Amino acid sequence: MMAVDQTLVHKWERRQKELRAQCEDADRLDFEYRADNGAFVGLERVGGIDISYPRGNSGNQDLAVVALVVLSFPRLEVLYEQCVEITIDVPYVAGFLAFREAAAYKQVFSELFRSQPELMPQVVLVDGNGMLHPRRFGSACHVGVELDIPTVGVAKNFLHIDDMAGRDARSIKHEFRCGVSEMELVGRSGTCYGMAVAPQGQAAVNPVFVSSGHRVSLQTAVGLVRSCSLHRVPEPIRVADQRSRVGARMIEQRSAQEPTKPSEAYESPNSSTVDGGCTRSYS
DNA sequence: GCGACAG
DNA sequence: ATCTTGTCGC
Repeated sequence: MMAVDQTLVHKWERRQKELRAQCEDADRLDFEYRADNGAFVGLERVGGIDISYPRGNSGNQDLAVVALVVLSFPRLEVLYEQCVEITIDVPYVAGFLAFREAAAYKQVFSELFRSQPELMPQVVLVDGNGMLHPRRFGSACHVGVELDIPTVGVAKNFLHIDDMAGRDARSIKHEFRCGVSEMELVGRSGTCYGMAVAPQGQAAVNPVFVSSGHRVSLQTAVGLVRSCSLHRVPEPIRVADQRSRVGARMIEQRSAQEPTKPSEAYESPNSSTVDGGCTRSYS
């Protein structure tokens, strides 16, 4: 366990507070969600983003692969996909995931905007939490505010929030095992942070944790996740996860061949340095 | 003080 | 996030 730089964390806390002031929790979209029949009117493209890491990373200069995919709606067919290799020099600290991953997300979105702006998604599902966060500002909110795009947070694991009325990952899983398929995550203060959802609505046991990111209400967020789910994890994120994992494995294989540490001997072909990292993209 | 803690 | 085999079920 590496020690956490508290000075850095304090800086991050201030930054989260600043950005949170710009976060919108009501729908501000170019499509409409009809809660009564669960239909989405005018929605054609949903995005998904995720990052994978190859095993055996050094620790402070982590190689990683960020993936951005855009799927058609409601067919959920891949319209666009892009993976970019990056190096991340920011440590992971629970509650501050965005500081580690947001820069990479910004990068793939700028590439999409540059090359195929017409494929820009109307809403993006982010692998991580939105307002279901200790300070109500998870990575989905962070990314949404910085890029000013509608985002939804979808986490596979429960992030502990002390205001959550005695609930923990274990008790929640237990309830779903007993037939519950949807469960509001309400804090002691009465605040609803998000919702645990079993997309199939059947005997599914493992819920995903949905929360609004930026410009998307929780109700719309949950409707979207349900409409995009063929499996436990909604397709946009599932595909992004799959693609970025392929990239991470490629890095593993490459480093298994190359002699030990060519160091500054030569540069990897096709690489470029962008804003704090060496990158390589492929599609 | 110790444990818990998205990816 | 990543390290990991078999195994139960549709």
